[in-house]
Amino acid sequence: MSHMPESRPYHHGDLRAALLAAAERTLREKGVGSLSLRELAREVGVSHAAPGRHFKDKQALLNALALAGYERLGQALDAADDPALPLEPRLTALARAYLGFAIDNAELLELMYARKHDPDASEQMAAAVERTVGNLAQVVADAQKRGEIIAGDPEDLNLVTGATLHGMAAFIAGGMLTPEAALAGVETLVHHLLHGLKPR
Amino acid sequence: MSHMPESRPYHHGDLRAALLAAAERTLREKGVGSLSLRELAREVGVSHAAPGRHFKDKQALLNALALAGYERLGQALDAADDPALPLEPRLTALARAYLGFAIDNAELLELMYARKHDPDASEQMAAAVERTVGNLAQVVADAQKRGEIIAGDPEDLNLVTGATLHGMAAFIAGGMLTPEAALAGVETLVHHLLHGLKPR
DNA sequence: GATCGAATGTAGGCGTCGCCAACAATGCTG
DNA sequence: CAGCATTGTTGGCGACGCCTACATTCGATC
Repeated sequence: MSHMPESRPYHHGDLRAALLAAAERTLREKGVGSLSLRELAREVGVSHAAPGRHFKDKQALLNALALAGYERLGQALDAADDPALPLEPRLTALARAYLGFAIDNAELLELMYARKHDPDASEQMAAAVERTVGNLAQVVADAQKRGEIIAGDPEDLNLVTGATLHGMAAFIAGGMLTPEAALAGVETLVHHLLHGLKPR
Repeated sequence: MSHMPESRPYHHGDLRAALLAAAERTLREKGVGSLSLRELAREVGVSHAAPGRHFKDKQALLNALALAGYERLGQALDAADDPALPLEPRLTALARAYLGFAIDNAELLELMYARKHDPDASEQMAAAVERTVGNLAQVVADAQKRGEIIAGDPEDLNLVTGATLHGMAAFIAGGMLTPEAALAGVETLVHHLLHGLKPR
């Protein structure tokens, strides 16, 4: 679906979006290693230099891809977060959403976490990351306010939860954990994170 | 040092090792993106096709690099593990060693976790991963035996601790956590992991 | 110790890539 | 409708991975 053969007379209309869409498809199907500007141009039906008008560089396209990824991830997290829930189910739901995203967008997530500190692009990027991380921080902050979580530097608490979630996502993206196993284990994972591993 | 223009007697002697060494240096200094077989050949002083005799393909060289990385990481973990210690300091030491490796070998670690399941090379690789992960599993198993940790599927416990550690390593490798901050936070991190985030 | 095959290195070439510059078609704004 | 910025095209440059054919060296066998 979605291969409408409309006549694109010279000017494509929205080449930039088309390139990003094609890139994301290729990324998902063939991996980041098989992403080439020339091939994308061929898929979209423009000349091999056309992408250069919209992305100064291959890295610029990857950055745009990552940015879009943060957008989608942020929406998924927002949608999954119910501030009314008590801590444990709330965090579980959020974790499930994050891991779900990791499952459906393994390659993209890898790209999102690849550090390429382009001095300018990193502004938008940093903002996007901040917005994503902020979601988790909010949960922690709320929980602290309600006394559902120990006092202490929120930074530290964010770090533990963030690292654990991201580590799981990386395991999924790296293929050393099947999606089923990951989703099935979310509840236990969050439980262990909140209650600790030592006997009480 | 080490750039002696000796007359190469046609056969290099140990080209494979020289290539791996040069590759690791380049990896550390310029990143994986700047790794090219032709450039490596130039650095070592052989023709552009010589590497092909030792690595069927670029990916094969990357695999060898990753394998060597697991070797070094395994040694670092072994050296840092003191089975006589109680759980918390033992795990802290192990975590410190792992994060130290991540700090000193960020790019390499990324390579090690990149999934490229070459059907054959993955055997050695899987074994190396297993040996690395096994170190952590041993700590958990010992702790369970001693009653320092809750009962339950060891797999689950390994997953939480492994994910947390790996998440931290990824944060470091990704540059969103400074080495100092990471090392300084290890103790708190392990503490939170073991004692949980909920008030007792 | 000479011989011959296997291992290792060389030379050259093919197709692809990212990037750049020069040119052409289109859209926009006065 | 004139002029200019935007967007797409063509062609080319250098580098890359990989392949094949060929050269040199090593080592096992007689």
